Amino acid sequence: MRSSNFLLSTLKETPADAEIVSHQLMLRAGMISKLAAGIYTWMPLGLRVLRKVEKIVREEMDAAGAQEVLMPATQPAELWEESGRWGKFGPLLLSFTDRHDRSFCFGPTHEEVITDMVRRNVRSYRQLPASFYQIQTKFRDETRPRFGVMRAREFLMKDAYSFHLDDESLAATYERMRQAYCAIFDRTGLTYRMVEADSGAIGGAASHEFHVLADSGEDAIAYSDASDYAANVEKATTQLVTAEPAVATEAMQRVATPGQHSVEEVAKFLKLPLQQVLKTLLVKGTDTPVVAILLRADHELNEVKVEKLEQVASPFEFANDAEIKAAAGCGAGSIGPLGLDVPIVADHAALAMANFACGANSDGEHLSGVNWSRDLPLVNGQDVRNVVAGDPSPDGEGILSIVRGIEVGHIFQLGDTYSRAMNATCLDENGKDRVLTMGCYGIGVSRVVAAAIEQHWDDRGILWPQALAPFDVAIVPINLQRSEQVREVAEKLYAELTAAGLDVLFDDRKERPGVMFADMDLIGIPQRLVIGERGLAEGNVEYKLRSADQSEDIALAEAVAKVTEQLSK
RNA sequence: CGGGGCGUGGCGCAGUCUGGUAGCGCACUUGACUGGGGGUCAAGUGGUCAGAGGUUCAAAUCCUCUCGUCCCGACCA
Repeated sequence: MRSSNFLLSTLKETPADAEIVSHQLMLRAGMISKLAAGIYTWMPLGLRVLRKVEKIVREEMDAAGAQEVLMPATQPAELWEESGRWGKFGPLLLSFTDRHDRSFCFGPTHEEVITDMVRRNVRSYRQLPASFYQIQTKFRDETRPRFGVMRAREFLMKDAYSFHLDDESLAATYERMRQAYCAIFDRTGLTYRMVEADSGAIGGAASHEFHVLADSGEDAIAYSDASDYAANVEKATTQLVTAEPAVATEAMQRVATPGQHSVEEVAKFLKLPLQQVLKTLLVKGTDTPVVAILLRADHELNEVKVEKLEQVASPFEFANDAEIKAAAGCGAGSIGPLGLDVPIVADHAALAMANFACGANSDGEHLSGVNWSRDLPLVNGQDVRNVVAGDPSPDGEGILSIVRGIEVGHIFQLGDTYSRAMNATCLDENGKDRVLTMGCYGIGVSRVVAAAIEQHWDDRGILWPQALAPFDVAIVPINLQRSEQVREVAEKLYAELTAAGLDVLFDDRKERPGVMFADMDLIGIPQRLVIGERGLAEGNVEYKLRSADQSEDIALAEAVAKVTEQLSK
């Protein structure tokens, strides 16, 4: 590709509304162009990268035995009413009506459509198991799209669905997909981690997420330094404390804590470490207005875990000030478990505390020297907190660390949630109708592009991993317009590299060298050949890796070999 | 959906408080010089100041409403 015939729409300055580095660089490099909030055009440069991701995904999906399909982006409401999700998906669904006043939505996902396709076309167990995938544009009307294509409303996704007669078959395909996902992310060249995930509202048995590790990631991942254990913090557990609490050595007393509300303030005021303070949170309950959750003050409530408790209302919601006042008779800063007449849930770690401080259910007062059994009845321990760095790994091997990750893939064993609701059945060996069981497997293709940049950039621009780069190599001629020799050599190299099957960007614009260098660095092409009269006099061209600090002079005759060799690494 | 910010040429911004000829840098066009890390000089192109309504002799500026957009939170296979 000649740059004179390729839209290089680079910017020197960072657009003001781009917050994270991938968004900034995608705009500056001219990869994407915003049309509306969360809706972007992929310009020629960006599309090249998107296609590289697609290619890897497609090849590995095919290798895993999945069949490619292309489903409609427009889906009839009836299908969603059948699965019960028309109302449930709510405002996330972009819906509209046609001229006959029939309701449709722009598909945010395709369980309904694929299940419908399968129930119409798959009739015998002999056709199972079967997996189908597509790479297609989805639309989710997020209330707050942000970070460019990282969390866009319209985005490109690979979604795959598998159908089975029984759970064993599902588990086998799930495992095969898991391996395919590892192969895909290995090939992208990104640093990633597979983690156990919460399967969310969608339910189902097993679920794993694939995260590209980056500080800007929206998810927190806990992993063991000594074993394979890794889980989304939403789900991560630690070894539960089962030891008896330490011996009560202090007498309980009521202390005045005027104006001290947060646990940090109370701990500081009472000159106690945070670990000696008990935090009492009131949340909405199922059968009672509120439920009290007890945590060690340095721990954080895990809403996903709490919501699964019977006593706790789903969806999870904190009690409001009026409800707190009604239940505890004080403000949120002074709640404590003693004398509190609501169901109490205590985190394991909270039960291990001794001689601790907590609220006295009276504004401006706390209790200190409190102990379980002696001062308040022991309750059953629950796991309701987020793990923190330093917690022991739940498998007993090593301790947990926490890193940030960008969720780029998610695989589920769905079970029969959709197939049952939509009556997707198949005849088994005995000629009996059986409800199918399903798996689903997603990859945020456009998000992978942004995630790659989050992980690979420097102050000059993007540093594409080889497998995702829009071009393999850039040819930068110095004085192309004036030097016949430079032109000849550059053209020849361009022809040879192209003939070798490489994606070559030949910068034949009438630009100064500095401009070309800056642009090539910004758009992140991994290899660069500079052709100038100065080097040619010695029979050399200049070779530089985008990731390297220094360039090197190499013989012109070796240039093609040098570039292709690097590519095969 | 709650709270906050911002809408002035393609991008980044000043001007708004205190109403009076719409500006700066970058980009873009042309020419000259230049020619290995976003060069210099000169001459240019491009804006109904988000939109509507109002106040006023006069509105980018003051008032009202609407829209867009970004951030925080909530939400989110």
